[in-house]
Amino acid sequence: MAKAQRKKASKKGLILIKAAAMFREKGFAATSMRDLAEAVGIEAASLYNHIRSKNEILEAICFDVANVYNTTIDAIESSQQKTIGKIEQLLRFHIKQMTENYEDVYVSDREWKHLEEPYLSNFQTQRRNYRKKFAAIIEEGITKNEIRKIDAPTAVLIMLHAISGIESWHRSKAKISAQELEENMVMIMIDGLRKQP
Amino acid sequence: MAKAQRKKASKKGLILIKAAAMFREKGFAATSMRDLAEAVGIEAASLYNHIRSKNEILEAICFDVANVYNTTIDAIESSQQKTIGKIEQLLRFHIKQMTENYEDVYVSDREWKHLEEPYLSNFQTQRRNYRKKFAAIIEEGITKNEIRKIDAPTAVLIMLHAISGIESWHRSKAKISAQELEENMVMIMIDGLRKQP
DNA sequence: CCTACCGATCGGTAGG
DNA sequence: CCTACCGATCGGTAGG
Repeated sequence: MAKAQRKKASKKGLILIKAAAMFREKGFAATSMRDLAEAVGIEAASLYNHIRSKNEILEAICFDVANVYNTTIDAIESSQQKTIGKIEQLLRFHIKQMTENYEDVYVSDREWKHLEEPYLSNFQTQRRNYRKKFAAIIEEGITKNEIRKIDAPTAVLIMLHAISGIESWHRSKAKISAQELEENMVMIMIDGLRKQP
Repeated sequence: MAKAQRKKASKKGLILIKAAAMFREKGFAATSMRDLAEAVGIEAASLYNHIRSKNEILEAICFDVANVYNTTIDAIESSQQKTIGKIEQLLRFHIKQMTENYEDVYVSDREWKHLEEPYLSNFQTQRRNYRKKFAAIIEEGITKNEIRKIDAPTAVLIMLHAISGIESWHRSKAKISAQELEENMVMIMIDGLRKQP
């Protein structure tokens, strides 16, 4: 059973799905519990039979995404392949997440500031660690002479944010397919814009 | 006189500067007029002697940035140089904006959703047109055989979002200088990660 | 899961 | 630029 289906199976799951869609569209702070309740089809007070607070919803969304990220990078990190292959795999993973798990990833990426302590610190630490692991893979590639001598943390920022740009593709009724999008992105990031002579 | 100084000269300018900083930090919806008033050093009610509404502040920030973008791309578009040079110039312009005019650019990029009509539609149109002009430059480069055969709109999204990633560099007490950052970004975007044999 | 309701806070105005 | 205040809306609870 796919994740979205598993979620929909319970009322709490439905609340999380609707919340992610609304947080993405209007932002966490601008989404009211009454808006959310209406989308779910119950009264605002009834939401609290399924969730403890508005912030708990955001926590569920953000940490779900963080867990998938961490699991994936650990698997790729320890896999036996060339560094450039690891990076390509990581890029393709992020692109897939963005096209298939759009609402959750977007919210986790843009609305995590509204988390409260201790969740805020926890999330920021996980984020920082993820980027460090990613940068370490790039450093490995530079050492092995597969990758240009660049500043690895900068390269990580570029790649992660470049992929988050798919947001606009997602909204714009795609003139190209998800597959074409993925191939274009990987090519641009790995080989650059300039045509080799 | 630099722009920030010109702004600070008037009370309204000071309000705009403080507002941009707070909208960036907490988001537009989560920033209250009382928070803002405190940062400016007056009572909340007194803000309204300088501005008409909370939304007017956001409009000022977003359209200021949009105007700078439009002026710049028109100048670059009509300049006499190779296409790859135009793109590099555009990249460097965006990177400079992000390092020198951080708060305004960030807010314009992430909080414009909270604009109200007719400003919302106006802003979205300007944004779309900007991207079209950028994509046209890339198409020109493909035709002239300077740039790889890629989907131009996708390349635009990648580049603009990659640059917005500087946000994290900005926050992280930069281990590398602004100049190094710029050179790294331009190199990665133009020539890619992979080292040529 | 609903009705009824709480205290807090919001953007903004009146009047000086 | 301030004091005083408005109606609306917020997240959340009590009690059934």
